[in-house]
Amino acid sequence: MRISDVARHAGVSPSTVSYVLSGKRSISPATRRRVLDSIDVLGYQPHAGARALASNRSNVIALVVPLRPGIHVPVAMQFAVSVVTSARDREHDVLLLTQAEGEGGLRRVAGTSMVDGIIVMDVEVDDARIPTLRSLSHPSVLIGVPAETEGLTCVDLDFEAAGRACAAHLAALGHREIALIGQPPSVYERRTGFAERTVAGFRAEAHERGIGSAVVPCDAAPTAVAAAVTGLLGERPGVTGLVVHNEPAVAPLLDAVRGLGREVPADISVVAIAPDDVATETSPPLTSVSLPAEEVGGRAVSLLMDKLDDLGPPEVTLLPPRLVPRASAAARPALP
Amino acid sequence: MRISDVARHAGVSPSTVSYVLSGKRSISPATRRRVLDSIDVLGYQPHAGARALASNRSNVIALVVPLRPGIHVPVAMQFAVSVVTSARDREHDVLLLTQAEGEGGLRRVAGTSMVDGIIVMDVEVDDARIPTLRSLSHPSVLIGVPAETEGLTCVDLDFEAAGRACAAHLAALGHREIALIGQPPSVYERRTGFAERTVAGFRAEAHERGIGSAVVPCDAAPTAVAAAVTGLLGERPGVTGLVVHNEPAVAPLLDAVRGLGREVPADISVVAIAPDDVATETSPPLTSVSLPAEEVGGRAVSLLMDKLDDLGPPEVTLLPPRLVPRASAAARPALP
DNA sequence: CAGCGCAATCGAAGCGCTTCGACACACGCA
DNA sequence: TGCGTGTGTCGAAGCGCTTCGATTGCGCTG
Repeated sequence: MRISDVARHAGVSPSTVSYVLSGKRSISPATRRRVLDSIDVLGYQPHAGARALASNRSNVIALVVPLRPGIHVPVAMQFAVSVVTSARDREHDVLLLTQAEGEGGLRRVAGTSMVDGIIVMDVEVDDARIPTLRSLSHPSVLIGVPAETEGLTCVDLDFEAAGRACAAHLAALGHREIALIGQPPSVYERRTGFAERTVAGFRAEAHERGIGSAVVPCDAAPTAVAAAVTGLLGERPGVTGLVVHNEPAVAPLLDAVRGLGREVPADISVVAIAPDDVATETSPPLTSVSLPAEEVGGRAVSLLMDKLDDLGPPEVTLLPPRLVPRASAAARPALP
Repeated sequence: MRISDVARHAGVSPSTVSYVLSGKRSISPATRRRVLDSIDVLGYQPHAGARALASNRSNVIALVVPLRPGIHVPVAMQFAVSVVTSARDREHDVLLLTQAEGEGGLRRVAGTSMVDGIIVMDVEVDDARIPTLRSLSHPSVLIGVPAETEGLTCVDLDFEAAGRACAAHLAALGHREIALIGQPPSVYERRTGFAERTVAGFRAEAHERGIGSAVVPCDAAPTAVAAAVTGLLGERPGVTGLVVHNEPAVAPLLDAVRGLGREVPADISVVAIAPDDVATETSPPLTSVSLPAEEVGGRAVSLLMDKLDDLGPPEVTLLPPRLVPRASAAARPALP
């Protein structure tokens, strides 16, 4: 089943069929109809390789999903799924690369013209893949923001603003000493952009408002969370507000606080930075800044498509955080 | 940078370069060396589309990852990553399809010759995608086993044997009444193969050994787990052994048991069906049947490659379960 | 009413690779 | 010496599509 079969069936030339499909030249309505009908009747599907060869476009983008230690897989997959969905909306497919292949994988899929562009997730402040991406002639978009963004295209939630928003919310409720329960240590050690920026925003806002702040990295295991919370509240008994930026730690954290005989939010207020589903399925539902994975993934795809269309998109797109008050943060309790 | 550039540089014809690369005809060592050197010097990378067009092979396989309600995303990703890794070992890339595209997506990637074969995860007993897969001329492999396997190629852990092994282990320890804490109800409702087979094996083994058994589907939320455990042990006070086949429920389950004043394994023995990392990071480490995602994914890829090479692989490959005793299952306590 | 511009279509030339048959040459054997 | 047999290499013909220029026929305009 080739394009020439369709052409014969519709009584036109192959090029006409091609133009009907691509819309790159005007075709009379009558001809278009006949061609589309023939395509339908014959069940024609163009050969992807032939198309890629002739047009120099594969209609495939690469997505690098780094399943590194410390990352929360379900959230990473929310990003990935939204990239796939958005790509499909724009007639593109997604080739899955793992971090295991490293920079060589990027060079390979670009060099063989297997993909038209690349989306990279989980960007570190000084990411090893960036020089490679710069050296490629293929466009790319980073989900996450590195230290040096010149000439790159990045998109992410504005984690600094998110950290600020959480601190500000607690400050406005009257809390005078707050703490951030953060990502696992390994995430900071490899200097993942989003984690650092959250911490920076949180600290800066607390400082500007003249309230005390602490940051505690935290592994996901419930025992580790309990230890972190116990240690924190032991050392700093004045802490009445917690920000948690660590999805799997959310539930253990609530347990740990209660285990210490404190109520949420009566004694301790909690604000999360997490996807809405994580924040709403706890009891009480958490006041949170939502992590709009859907939107970030979609935006990454549109930015990449813009670059494919030779538009020059902005270097850094930061989505503003939205803090949704729910039931886990309240006014600071009166001093005992 | 084309194959003819390499040919010129090495002083041979393009076809010779092609044969060096594919190994499909014998080439003298001297010529091979020169060609490989030229490739190296020039940094030649063949154009994937051209290759696919000429050879009728894209060297890409499709992977359908269905992120449906109730599934445990980290485990699903273990499968996906092992598929990608194994595919790369065999010079193939992986195109990521989500369930959202449905059967149309399968027809599309096969019909456009975008992929050479398809791997489908999370197969249901009566899976809607199977008729489509049968109608395709492309080979496919299912991870999971449907009701009717004729003409298909399936691979999975032998969940029935796994269910049996858990029941047998507890029976051998003297337990007379045991229960399976299962997957979320939605997983059974859509009749996912692995969940049903585990239940069947568990029940059959218990029955054959003349001991009591119960099965409790269970959502992942800690409160749901606690409710399920409390309800179960309340209604059936004789239960002393639990099998848990639900990764996110593992930790909450241990908490719930302890919350009822029972010790693991002194009062209640627990056996998990879960990946090793889930089973070992609890306290105490769990006696478990491991879920060999790595091996299943790798096997799925080799089976697919066999089909691409026109070998006729077996219809159903079930990997035998391995039960590893750790610290969570012990002899049934003496009656009070 | 000649000439122009535009819309619609066609034909042919690639895109960069694989593969088939042909060929040249060396070797061993009769 | 002549012939078969292999081995290593080449040339050319596609694979199925896109795209560029050319061509046709039309309605208008000056």
